Amino acid sequence: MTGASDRSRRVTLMDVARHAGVSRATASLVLRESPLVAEPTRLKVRDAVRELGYVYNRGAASLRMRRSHTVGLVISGLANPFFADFIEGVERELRPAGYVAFLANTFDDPERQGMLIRTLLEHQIDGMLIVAAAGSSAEIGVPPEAVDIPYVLATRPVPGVAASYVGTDNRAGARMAVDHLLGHGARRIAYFGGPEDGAARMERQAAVAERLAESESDLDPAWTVPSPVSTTDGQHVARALVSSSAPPDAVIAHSDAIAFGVMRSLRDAGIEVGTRCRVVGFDDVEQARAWSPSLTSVSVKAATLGGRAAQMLLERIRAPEIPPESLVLEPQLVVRESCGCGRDS
Amino acid sequence: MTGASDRSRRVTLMDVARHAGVSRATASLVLRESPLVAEPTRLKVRDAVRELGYVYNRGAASLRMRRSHTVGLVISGLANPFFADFIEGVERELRPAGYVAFLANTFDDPERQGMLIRTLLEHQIDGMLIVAAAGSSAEIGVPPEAVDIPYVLATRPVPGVAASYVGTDNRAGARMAVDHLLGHGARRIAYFGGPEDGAARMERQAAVAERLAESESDLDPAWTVPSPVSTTDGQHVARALVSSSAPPDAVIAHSDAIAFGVMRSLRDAGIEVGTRCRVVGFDDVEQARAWSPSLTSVSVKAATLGGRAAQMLLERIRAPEIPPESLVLEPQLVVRESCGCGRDS
DNA sequence: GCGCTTTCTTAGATCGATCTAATACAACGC
DNA sequence: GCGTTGTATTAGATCGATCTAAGAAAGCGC
Repeated sequence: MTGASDRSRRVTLMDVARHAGVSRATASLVLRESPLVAEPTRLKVRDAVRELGYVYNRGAASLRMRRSHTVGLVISGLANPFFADFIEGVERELRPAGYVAFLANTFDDPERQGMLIRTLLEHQIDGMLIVAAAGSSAEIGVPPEAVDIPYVLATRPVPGVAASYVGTDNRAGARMAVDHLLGHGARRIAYFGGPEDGAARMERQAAVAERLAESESDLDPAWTVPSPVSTTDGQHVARALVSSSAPPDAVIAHSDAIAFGVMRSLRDAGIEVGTRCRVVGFDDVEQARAWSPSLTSVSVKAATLGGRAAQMLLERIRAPEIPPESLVLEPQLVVRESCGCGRDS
Repeated sequence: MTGASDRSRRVTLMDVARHAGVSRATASLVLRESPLVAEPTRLKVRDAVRELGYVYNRGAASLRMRRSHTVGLVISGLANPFFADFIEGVERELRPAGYVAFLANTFDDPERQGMLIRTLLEHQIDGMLIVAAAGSSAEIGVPPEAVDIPYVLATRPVPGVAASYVGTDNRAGARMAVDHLLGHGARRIAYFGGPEDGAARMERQAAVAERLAESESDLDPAWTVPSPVSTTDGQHVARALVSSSAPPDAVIAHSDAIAFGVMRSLRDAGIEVGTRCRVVGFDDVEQARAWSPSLTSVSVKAATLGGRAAQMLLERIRAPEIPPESLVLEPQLVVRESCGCGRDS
């Protein structure tokens, strides 16, 4: 009697209204906490909802309301632990605002990204948070005029796209890393990994080269090898480069995930990390602290970044007419063991 | 003229039909590749779709169809790298079937899990894939009669719930780990971490105790400390236990994430991993191979597991009447350095 | 009792698709 | 020419909510 149970048709607002002895419209008002409804009526409806086990049909509602309370979350590669934190930050903002996220993983493939975005659009999302696949051209995979919902780019800027953006100051982060390594006496500094045509990688590399030039050194092009962002890839890249006759005495890795792989390859080659070769990563993921040696990393506070990106998106959904804005967070160098601190200083 | 552009109202199927000079119904048939439509008509409609930049409205469609092509993906803790692989496996199955996933992260909190599931249900998902929060009672957070859609439990069995389940043979995995450690001469074996009332943890712990009993040893209750599944937590748990007068000579960690933290604490306490204390993890995440020393781990092939779970869910969505089934995958011990192999054998 | 607010409720149109049942139009056999 | 069959198309109802505009009820002043 009381439970919803197994009737084939779902319980609808109409059923609730009938059961409470009011109209559909009134029942609807109660659900939306409208102040227009008198207290006794409100209670009757609430009871009916409970007794019938009614479940609100957001799909039907958003058809009318033109708002699905749904956003797309397009990520370049979930395997990177950075995104675990990032997504947590995003969710923490979305949830209280009544939004849920569709997750889409592009594996850093712009074509796949286009497909996924098209699918998300069909699901009537209200907005998108995009960590663009490396090599995304101006269209982020779909013709820009087709995307008539607000979106925010995170972490990876896409050249030529005038959308809102939240990211880190890559140049500043890279300079910090180089400065610190130079302070340790390192001179032969390499930049390992990162997607081939990723904007973040290019910015950081340029900053590294620039800083090295200032101290009359330079960045050997052979030491700037792109790679996908994973530990395994970091291991491969480093293995090839480290066995050369004159290996680098310091490595800046494009991400912590890559740095982990790099450190492993160094160890395998018999090169002690922190003394013969110093390593600095990017992202400051959770495991950086626990690794042996613990990883010095340029922290970009993934959760904060995700949170701010989500805030910005919600803002734009509320007021789409505001012009795109950019937010560049200042990174911070978290000094641990892999750079040599606590060993030689 | 040709582009969709910025008209305030979205382009609808009605517009497409008008533009192509056919009826709404016909246009709909074309979109769904119905063989009923004559070739010339089909082409006219296709052109109209392209010219107007029409985007299919799945929300409207599913209202009528009673199928949203959407599933919920409820995860206990994204921070665990295990789930990166798991989700990749899930997505790889869902995508080609035309499904997208809503992501929800419960932080291992049954109450939050209930809230999230209710929200997902409101969004008219067709099914759910749940990695239950530890301590989920029989209701997985919502009254079971309210959940009238198929769902599949993954990794964590929930006692008392007769739903489909995909997981690993925890007992077998635990026995493998113990066997291997015993073979190395370890006698004082601990089981560290895992959520307090998690079924997986209990199963494994029981198996460890059982196996130890067989070899006339036993599992010291003080050495079976629960903890959340993260590297930081693993570090904390181990720090406390390892500084005792008679520390264990081997540790089985509930997950690789925890094992990483444990190894760090061992190192900090001056205990060499692989000789004075051997460590085995669970999950075989990507970083296990690269860690120093590399982590011996009971592999549960997260991506495979996710994929199978997704397959099972899709199957149940297609045919909800089939009785719940269980799939228990056999784990595999991936031997690396942390157990002492390559050092003393 | 009448008009005028104020407060509460509701009928009916609407969002954008699908689905059913009906229809228009050939072609065909006889 | 008539019924039959088959192919291609469509009008109109429908899914389950919201929203507008209008109606009913109650309170109040005089």
